Amino acid sequence: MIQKPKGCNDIYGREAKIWKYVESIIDATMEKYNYNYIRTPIFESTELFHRGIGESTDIVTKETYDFVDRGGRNMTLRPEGTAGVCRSYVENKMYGNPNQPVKVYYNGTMYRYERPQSGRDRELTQFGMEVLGSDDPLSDAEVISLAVNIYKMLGLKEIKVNINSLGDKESRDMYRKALIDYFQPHISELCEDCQTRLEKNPLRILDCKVDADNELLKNAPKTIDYLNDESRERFEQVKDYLDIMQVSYEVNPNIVRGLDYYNHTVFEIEAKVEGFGSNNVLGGGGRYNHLCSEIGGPETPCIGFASGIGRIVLALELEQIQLPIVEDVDLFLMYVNEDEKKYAAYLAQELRMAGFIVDTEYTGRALKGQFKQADRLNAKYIAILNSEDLDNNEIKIKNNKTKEEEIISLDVLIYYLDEQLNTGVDDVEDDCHCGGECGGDCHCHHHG
RNA sequence: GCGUCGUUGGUGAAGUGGUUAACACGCUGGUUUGUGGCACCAGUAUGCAAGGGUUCGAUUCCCUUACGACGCCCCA
Repeated sequence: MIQKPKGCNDIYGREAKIWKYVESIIDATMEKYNYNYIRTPIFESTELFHRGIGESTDIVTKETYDFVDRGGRNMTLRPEGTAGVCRSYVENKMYGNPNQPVKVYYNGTMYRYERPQSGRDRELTQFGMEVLGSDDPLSDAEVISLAVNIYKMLGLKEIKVNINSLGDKESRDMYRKALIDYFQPHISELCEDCQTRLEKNPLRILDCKVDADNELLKNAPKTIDYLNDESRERFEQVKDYLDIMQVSYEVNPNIVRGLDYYNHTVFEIEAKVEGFGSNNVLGGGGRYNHLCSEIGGPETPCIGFASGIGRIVLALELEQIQLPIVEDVDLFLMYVNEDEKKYAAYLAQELRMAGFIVDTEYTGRALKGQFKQADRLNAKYIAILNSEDLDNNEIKIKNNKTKEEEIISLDVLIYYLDEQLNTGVDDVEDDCHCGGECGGDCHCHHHG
């Protein structure tokens, strides 16, 4: 049997409906903040990801899907969204547009060549946003608030924002040096991996799982103590704006993010979800003021955020959050003989055009089986087509909830269904969390 | 790239070096010549991830590969 590639997933059924719902909330919320949708290629020149991501990490060469195309060009399936967006910003000279900053969001598949484990697949879908061309602390706060609002709109509770500042290049270099100086004399007390990290990427020692309880880590220098005045002031402003926007957060000096290109604000957003285990980060981001220049564009201050949709869907399911997802059909058409079937085909067409969700029988089941099928499809109403009724211009309709049956004139069928289905609306459980604020995009019943 | 554990029907799964691979759910049909969801009856894997090996004989033991779960590395 042909199997799907390692670390990839088929998404279908109810899960697929949840995905579409999550994406609809993302679109709607992005629109409120006036972020424009951007689509960039799923693969790019390998050097884009090599350049964009710091020299000291060996991420790119080892953990991306690389291939040589037929023209001999080195290509890489994108492992993240930011680099492609920056490339597009530079290549399309968006920096020349007076309408700065450029605020965009994306939603697409990313590819990482790593061993799958809990919450980490080789093909993943991420959405994210980037603000290019503004160094204003307000944009930092806005990105964070936007991310938080998307999670809240979806109904996730206990969203926690951890923020930190790495400062500007000067601050960051000073801190890096201080960290090395601090750990160097105690190198033997660190785990084997951290000994390597000390040279390669000392900031990540703070994230080490093995040494997490090591006193050495707890007393390690904090980034915020090494911020120069300007960076410190900037960080204060970001926090001020978050306060004004009523976004709660916690300053966490251990948030460092892995990549070299980050500076100033870095943040991660986690959700306390039963069953998520230790890995409860939904998304993260930060400011990257030098990436655009690294890929050949002008020096452009930027900030962004990215989040995996798969993890959000998992969180929604684990939290058993009720979503306004349509999983039932309005009417199921039953028939036995060929004439009735033909009429069912005709009627289905008419009713669908009239706006009803209609389904019928396609596998030749006996009537008994058709009733079962109607139940499986959560049919609200069943129409049992009978040649005699049809000859009299009538049709038998069964309310599948009350089991009541009545024969009505075909002439009033649409009116009848409209009436019946709408009176039931108030009984429909509706746990949409938009509070009526979504403007109808979430298809909940707040909007009549 | 490294490690641990897995992989039996549509689904959940039990099980054994040897004639017909439990049980349950589901599904299909019948009892009910066009009204089900209850009940009863019947049917429903030439097959135990794939390939190779050991053996008189393997789904069961060994090896390899693929995929899955969870860790490590890395984390965008």
